[in-house]
Amino acid sequence: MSLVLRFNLLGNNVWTSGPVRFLKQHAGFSSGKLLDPRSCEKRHFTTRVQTLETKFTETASWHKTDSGSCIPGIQSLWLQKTSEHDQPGTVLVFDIETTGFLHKDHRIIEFALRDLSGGKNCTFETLINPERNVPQVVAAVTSIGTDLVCRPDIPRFSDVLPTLLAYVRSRQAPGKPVLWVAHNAKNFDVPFLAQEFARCSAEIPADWFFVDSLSLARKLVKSEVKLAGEKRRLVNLEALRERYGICSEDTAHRAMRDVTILSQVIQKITFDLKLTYEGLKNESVRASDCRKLS
DNA sequence: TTTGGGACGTAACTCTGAGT
DNA sequence: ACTCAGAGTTACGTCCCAAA
Repeated sequence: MSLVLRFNLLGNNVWTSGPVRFLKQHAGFSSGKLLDPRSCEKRHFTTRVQTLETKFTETASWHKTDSGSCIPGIQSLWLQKTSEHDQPGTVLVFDIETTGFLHKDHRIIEFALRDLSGGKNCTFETLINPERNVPQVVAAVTSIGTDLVCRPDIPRFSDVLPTLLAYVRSRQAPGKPVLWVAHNAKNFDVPFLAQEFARCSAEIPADWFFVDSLSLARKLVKSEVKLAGEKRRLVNLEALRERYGICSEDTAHRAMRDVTILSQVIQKITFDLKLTYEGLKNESVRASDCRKLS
């Protein structure tokens, strides 16, 4: 607790002592650097790592396939694991808010992720300073305005990147890839992420793979639409939330709100599609295989 | 053998919806 | 507001079969 209080004296706003330990252990920050006002920028950190235990309990029943490893949801695969050999890779559900649609012209203003394995520190969220105005139309959708993110106490993506990389490393199962899940990942989230990495002269790690839940949702409803004789069915996140009866009091498009919804949706979809972890892995692509970045 | 019609496959085009 | 993927529509070519 003393670390937190002293850390806050520097103007750094971290919710728990967890992130301080985390920064020290994984991002190379020393206590001295953290506590010495002369050794670091006077910037507020708004990155938050949740320390509460998080469990998803929506998945109720089990299915067995011929291979004997089918799962009702990703979380259940974790529950099913019996040995180190059986341990699947990390699955991170993430979402970003941006200043617009064009990854070349616009910037990320919020980033959130949730590790589906749950447990302590299973979520990570931060506002990001885009160093430019947030259009009013975007502020209306996200409730994130210029005055909220264009401040010296909000980290830029380049500030967040080392912490993010260290965080993901801390969640990654040894020798296993990281599966990132987002809605419309191929066309939106991944190109934005790749662009921000490029701006930092960094590369997305080779063992990061991306799953587009939009593609999976389309696959799922395709047969249902035919059977029902419908012409088309919506597969946006809101429609999927309603389909599965997932409650959400907040109506604003915020990254963690959407991550929380998608975390439940993706488990329902993998259940409906009878997708194992390996099946989900087969649906994934590398960042370089997503929408052309140039 | 020729012709016409139906079934089928493919390519090109159009429209819709997904993300902030 | 922008871009892309996917689904739907349309046009066209090919193949097969039956009838003249």
